[in-house]
Amino acid sequence: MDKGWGLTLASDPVSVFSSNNNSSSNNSSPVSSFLKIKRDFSSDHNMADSRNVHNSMFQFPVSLSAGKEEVSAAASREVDFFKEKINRVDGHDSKTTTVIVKKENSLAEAAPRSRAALDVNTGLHLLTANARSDQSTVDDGVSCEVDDKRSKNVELAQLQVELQKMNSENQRLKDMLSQVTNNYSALQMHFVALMQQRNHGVESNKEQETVTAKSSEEKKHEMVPRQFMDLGPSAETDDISNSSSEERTRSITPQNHFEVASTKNNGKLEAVPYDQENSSLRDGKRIGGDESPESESQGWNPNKVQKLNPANSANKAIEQSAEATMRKARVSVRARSEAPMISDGCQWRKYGQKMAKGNPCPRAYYRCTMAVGCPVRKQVQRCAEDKTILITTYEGNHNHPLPPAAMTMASTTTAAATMLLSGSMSSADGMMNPNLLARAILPGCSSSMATISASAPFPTVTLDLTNNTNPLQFQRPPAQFQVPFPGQPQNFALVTAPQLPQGFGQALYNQSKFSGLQLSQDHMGSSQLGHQAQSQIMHSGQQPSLSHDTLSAATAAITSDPNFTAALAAAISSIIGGANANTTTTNTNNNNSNSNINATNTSNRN
DNA sequence: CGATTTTGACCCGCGC
DNA sequence: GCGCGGGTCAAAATCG
Repeated sequence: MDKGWGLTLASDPVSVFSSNNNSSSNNSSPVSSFLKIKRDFSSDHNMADSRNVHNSMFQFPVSLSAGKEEVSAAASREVDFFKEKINRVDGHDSKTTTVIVKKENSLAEAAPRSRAALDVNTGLHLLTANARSDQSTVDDGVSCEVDDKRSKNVELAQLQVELQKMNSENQRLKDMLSQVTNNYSALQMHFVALMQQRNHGVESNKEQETVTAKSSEEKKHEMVPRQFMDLGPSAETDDISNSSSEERTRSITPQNHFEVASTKNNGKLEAVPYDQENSSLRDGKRIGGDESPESESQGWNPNKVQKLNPANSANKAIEQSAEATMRKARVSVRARSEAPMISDGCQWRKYGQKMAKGNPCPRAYYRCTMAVGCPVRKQVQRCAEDKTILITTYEGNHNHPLPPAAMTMASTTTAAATMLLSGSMSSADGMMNPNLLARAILPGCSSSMATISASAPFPTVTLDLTNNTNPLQFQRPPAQFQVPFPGQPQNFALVTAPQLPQGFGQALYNQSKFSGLQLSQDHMGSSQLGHQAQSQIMHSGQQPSLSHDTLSAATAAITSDPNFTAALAAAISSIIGGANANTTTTNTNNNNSNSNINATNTSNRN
């Protein structure tokens, strides 16, 4: 993945450049725009040495290096099966040379296309003059013909040199854009965390003072995350001695309590919720609903949220409801996989396993361990009807910068939670508008693509990456998922993955390969869509390194991978996470059936 | 030896 | 009030 292209999946910053994606079929405009961007970045960030762009660009204060390391680690740990498979296939099928050759040829192939584009802009006059001169030399004489040819060759050589320079610079710029986009996302998260920390600095300090009895390890687990995370209200606590000021100054706090140190009967120190109305301790191990480091994220157990201080103003109630909805929002991914988990770029630690009713397969509970106190958790369970289907349900928002590979999935969950929240805020019954969700997550999709149960206790967006053989799934025309995006590249990953920086991790890169394979399958299967997509991609000039042979070579390798769908789930989620930037999506099913996105209630499935 | 997983117990909301 | 089921905790076991 040494070629980062300018298109990314992130939301806000990409929207500026997403037009390049949409207009990818037009090669003329992106060049100039990228050149302009290049100048700006060079002047602003001391990037005069463009050769180092790939490595040392845009050093934001966010410690992204660690994230990249984690990306590598996570990728090697979770997505290595792709690499392994590909290597195996390379050794088995000896297609490696083909791939390399194609990559090398891609440069040569890209040049003529770019030259055609350049002809439109700058070289038109020269070529036209040359053509006319060439035409005249035939009539004039030999001496003039030799001179003209010599000059023409010189000009052509110069043009080719310029073209190569422009192509390389264009690639660098696209790579820069990808990194900038990801850095922007990480920085944005960091900024939010810092703002929350600053806003709650006083409270946090007081909390730290009150919990001095805690061990340092407990502090590390409980206080640090509180500073960084929290969606706000739960951590927005005022002076412990003056809770009335909370109502006076900050009406959005849903929980009028604080964590104070208390000594239990067994001598164990725990943080218990301080509540003006309910400050008494209960017997037993659990006290209140807010004792754990995950107290901010207790939305995973919404029951705890619901039992919190009921004496709030109407405004508080609204905010609390919104907050609860936000924290209850879930994103479920259904995918066929033999692996115990799908790779989403995050590090997870299993903290529980339960036998769910009506399902012989146990449900595993994981929490994110990429940062201490990260509230994000997920449940993994196999479908009772089809044990090859793995259902992964995410909840919560990460409170730490994420590697790009994980950020995509996280952005998906965040976007879904935001949509659910906005839906609950905008509707009287507290339920979201499914159309809103559908259009937000999959712009261009018809509203019928998403539904949600009005009785859903846990509003859940379900990304169904399985086929439609499941009777519980909505039956849809096979190509429906591609229809809503006419004129856009049909294969998102094939387009987006090469645009991603190196730090994006192996997952999407490899996933882009099999996504390309999916496309290749379509093409080989005389699918006009696949052919169209491939031709679009080739015309866009954004994927010169993946040819039909390459895709065909990897097709057998990836599609035979039992984890194909699992990784595909992450890829799809990644794309959907960036869908707000008008990133398109594609056919995602193992057997060329369509993908479904359903905003529904998980209880209907479980 | 630290990190992770396993697993039984516990908490809590909900329905009867 | 009681039982059920979902979710979580934490000690023990296991792993690297």
